[in-house]
Amino acid sequence: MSKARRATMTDVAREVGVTAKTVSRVVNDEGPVSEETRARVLAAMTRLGFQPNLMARNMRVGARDSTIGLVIPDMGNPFFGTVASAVEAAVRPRGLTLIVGSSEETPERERSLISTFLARRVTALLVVPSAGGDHRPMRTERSAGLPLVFLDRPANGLTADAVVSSNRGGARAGVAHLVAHGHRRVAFVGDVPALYTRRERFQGYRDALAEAGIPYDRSLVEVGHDHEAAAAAVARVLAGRDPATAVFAANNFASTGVVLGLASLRRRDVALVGFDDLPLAEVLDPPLTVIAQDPAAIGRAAAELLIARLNGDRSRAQVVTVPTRLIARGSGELPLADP
Amino acid sequence: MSKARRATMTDVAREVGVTAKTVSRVVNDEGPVSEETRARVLAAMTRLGFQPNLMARNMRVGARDSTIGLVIPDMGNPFFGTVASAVEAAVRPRGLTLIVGSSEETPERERSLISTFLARRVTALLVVPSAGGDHRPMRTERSAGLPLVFLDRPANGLTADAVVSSNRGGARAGVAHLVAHGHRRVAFVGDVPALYTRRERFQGYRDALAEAGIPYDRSLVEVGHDHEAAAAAVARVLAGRDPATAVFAANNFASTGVVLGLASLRRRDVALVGFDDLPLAEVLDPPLTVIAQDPAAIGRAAAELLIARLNGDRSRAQVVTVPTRLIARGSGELPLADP
DNA sequence: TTGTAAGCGTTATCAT
DNA sequence: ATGATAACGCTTACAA
Repeated sequence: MSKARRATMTDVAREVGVTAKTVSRVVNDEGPVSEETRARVLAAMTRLGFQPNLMARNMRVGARDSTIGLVIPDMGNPFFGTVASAVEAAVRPRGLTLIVGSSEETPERERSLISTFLARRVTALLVVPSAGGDHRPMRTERSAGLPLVFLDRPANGLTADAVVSSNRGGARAGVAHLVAHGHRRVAFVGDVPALYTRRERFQGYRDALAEAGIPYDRSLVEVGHDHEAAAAAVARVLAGRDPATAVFAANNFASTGVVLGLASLRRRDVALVGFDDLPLAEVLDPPLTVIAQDPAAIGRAAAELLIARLNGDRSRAQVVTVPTRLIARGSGELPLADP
Repeated sequence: MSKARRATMTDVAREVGVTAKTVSRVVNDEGPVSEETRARVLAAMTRLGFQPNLMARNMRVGARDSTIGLVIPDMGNPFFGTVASAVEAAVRPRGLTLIVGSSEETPERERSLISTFLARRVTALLVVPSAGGDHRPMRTERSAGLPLVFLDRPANGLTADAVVSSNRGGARAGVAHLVAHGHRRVAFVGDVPALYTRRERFQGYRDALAEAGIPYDRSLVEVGHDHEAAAAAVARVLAGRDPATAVFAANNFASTGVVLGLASLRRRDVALVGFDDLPLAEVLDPPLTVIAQDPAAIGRAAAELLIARLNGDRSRAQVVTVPTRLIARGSGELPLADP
């Protein structure tokens, strides 16, 4: 069973006894076509299972096709999923289709995906840059007029539109909240230092400590990029002879991991503030206090920026910061236990 | 600032003083090119910011391009995110790029996405069918040799490869588990009845009741498609004069909603088994007993099926069922309280 | 109402 | 080692 060649316009035309151009007219509802030919063409189209080849069309028309590409680091993280959904919802009414690829947080995969999208001549490109990537090569695209928006993290080595959370301010507020409840030994569990969001949130952590006159202690800073690592990290910061009494978890995976870690240590006395909200936050014991991000707002803002660019906005690149919000639920208000 | 036209091979060729074909040779590392020309071409390419136009290439070569399309109903649901990640990981080593679009669980969006992918001549298509969709039109694609695999739910009106969870058996095991702990008033909180997975899991629920000789009671069956709805649903089944003493939640959103609902009712005595695992299941109070699915295995199985088809496997369509696993953590083992 | 010719950016084929 | 020409499937511009 040889792989059947896909029917083309010419095939349909031959079948009906007309020219490709006539079929084209029917397909695009353009120009005058007699009712009879139209009917016969349509019949032949279904008979042959004809699907217009969009690549050929776009090439001829010169138009970029109506898809916009989005590169995210991880499909399994609901944060990025929600961002993607919001972008989708915002661009769809404009007749644009969102297609998403995952870079798995590696610069190499990211480059390759961006190439794929560019080579397919997407209408616009949205990128959540992975740590260590270099976006200078995309300068060309930008000056060629390709709308380009960076999400959650700004571009590296390139001035371009970006939408980010209020990472530093949010983290500072979260840590200050813990300090306000008497804690002076506050651990930081976050991503690898190479990550923009982790750097910003870490700065916020240090801001809050500095404001409170609390000396910075390196041994309270841990990397917890997934649940297991974060659970192990929290065990370490609670183990020393001058242990942490509170923890700031710098992202949703870290929060989950810390919660799991505290539970397995049967520690209910450790205060915790997490960055990014969790669906089950309020039923945890104690309920989880968080610095909530607004992933949907991030997606919407990025889509707006992008659409403005598509509509010819040539103003200079701007960085939109989406505010975060402290939601006190219990875990962040645990007081410092008297020793 | 007029939109700069993107550089083409001919542009590069002219710049260097050679033919497009020579540039093509350099780009594709194909055929003999003198070291000197190669260098000059490469230089011109970067200078002009040349990016080969994949659409043109694919058109000429006639090959489908090396992307595979995946349609999922919801980007924000980690279940589908994990499935997508697994597919990505499995196809990448084959040099294939996964692009994902979201149908938002509507047949119309699904059709439109599939068209987009087909018109772009993806190498293969993976679809999580949304409720109410009709896949008969895709018969043509299938017989044209386009690898086509359905995920999580089988196609409607079309015999095609599919990978699904052991929905009915898993649900039956979960409900039987509750029954084994003395419960005879077991509520079912799930998706809308139109959904395949909900129908299957509902059948499993009824199987378990029938085996135990427990009469089916319609008033214990509720729809909870999101957290709020599920929380409201659980309140209803606990309210009547012959209330439920146990709940089976038929998906991860329903589980979360039921947990939230029980918490706000301050009910810790209601037994609960959820379909699909949650990251925080074990720290809930009581820890959540689940019928765990294996989304990664589903993604991998789909990718394997797809790759086999790409390699010319023309055997008849098969449906792969991925087993589920009961994980007892506490909530499902709460005994029936003596009245 | 329909057709013809040319061309979008590539590459296959056959020359040179 | 390089080039000329045609072709992929479609649409534009102009004829018939």
